[in-house]
Amino acid sequence: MRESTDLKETILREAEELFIAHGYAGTSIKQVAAASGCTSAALYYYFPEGKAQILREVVRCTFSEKFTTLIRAGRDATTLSEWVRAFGRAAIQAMHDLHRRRNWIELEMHQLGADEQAVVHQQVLELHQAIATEIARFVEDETTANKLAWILLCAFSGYAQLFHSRGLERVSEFEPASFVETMAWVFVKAAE
Amino acid sequence: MRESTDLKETILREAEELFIAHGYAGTSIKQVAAASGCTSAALYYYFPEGKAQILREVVRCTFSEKFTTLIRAGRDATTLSEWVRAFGRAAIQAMHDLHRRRNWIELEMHQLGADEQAVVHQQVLELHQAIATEIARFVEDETTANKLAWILLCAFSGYAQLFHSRGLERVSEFEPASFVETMAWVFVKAAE
DNA sequence: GTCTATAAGTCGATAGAC
DNA sequence: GTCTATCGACTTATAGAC
Repeated sequence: MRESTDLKETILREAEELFIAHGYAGTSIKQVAAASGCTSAALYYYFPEGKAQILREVVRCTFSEKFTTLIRAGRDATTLSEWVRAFGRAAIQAMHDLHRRRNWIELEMHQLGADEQAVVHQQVLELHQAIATEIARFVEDETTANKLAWILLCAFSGYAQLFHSRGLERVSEFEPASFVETMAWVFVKAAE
Repeated sequence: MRESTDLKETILREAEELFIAHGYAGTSIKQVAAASGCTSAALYYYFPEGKAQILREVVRCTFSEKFTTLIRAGRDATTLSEWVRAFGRAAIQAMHDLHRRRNWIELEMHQLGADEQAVVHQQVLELHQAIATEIARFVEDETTANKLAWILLCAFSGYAQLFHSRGLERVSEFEPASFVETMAWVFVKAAE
């Protein structure tokens, strides 16, 4: 494999897949190398600090994505309920992959330095702020918008966690569409 | 350490702590043995099938706890909002430890057999059913109670995930009490 | 830049003494 | 029941050839 082009990116991509599937400790350098089509020695050319450096860079890549654009799904909504429905549909679609890529990081977070933890926190706070800004036009004051934004974020995170990560979707009848509709129904009342 | 009394239980307790802290793959048999005050060889006396058997028994122990009693916190409530508030306060208190003990299992679930996965799913479904039964007296029909119970469960799971697991409580101003109050406020409207 | 080969250490697990 | 001692496989990481 003397192509040299972008082996580094291949390594990061394959490492992420393996970390998602088996966790950080459960993934060996050789597995990453094999999946990337090189040897473990080649890997040390791009990541001189070894496995820990790969972890750090994977975390940075995962969170550098601008998923905040998701928020704009409800831009044409005229009521809070409509906004929740539009956001919910977009979020449910995107969340399976998003949550899959983010979930393992929680468990590995204590292995990360303060810098990487801050990156993760910052992303969540940005997402919350974006939601709060969007729904501010439907409620009476900013404080309420902030609180409702947290409720929305918690509920959608919780749904993704229970139904996607824990695989509950295979044993329960509560569909994504039903979840979104119920959320919209609850928020139609809250906005009155 | 020739006490013999309940080394097996000590091993399970220490193994759970280590699994929570470092994951299954990140914990070695020797670490478990050292934490339990014995050698790895002694460990095989109690768990002839080795590390995998310890994982299985830890999962069973974690989920055998009857946390469903939590649900009864709102037994004296006269409105849905009151019930949510009472449940919320009890849940927030219990959830930090509960979530800590359960979260790592999600990531290790694919390492478990179908039996252990079913145990986890069953526990979540039971909790949902218990909530739905409790709040049925505040809403018009059973279907609505079921849906609202899922919303409640998702929201509280999501809060625990974001604020406890991800350590967001250290960087955000959204207090548990504030979360519970907002939930109660949202549900006061939904029940009208 | 990427390889082969290997050092140095840890892993899960077992045998046999007491 | 619990120990010491050890096995073979696998780990991270490095040295040096090409």
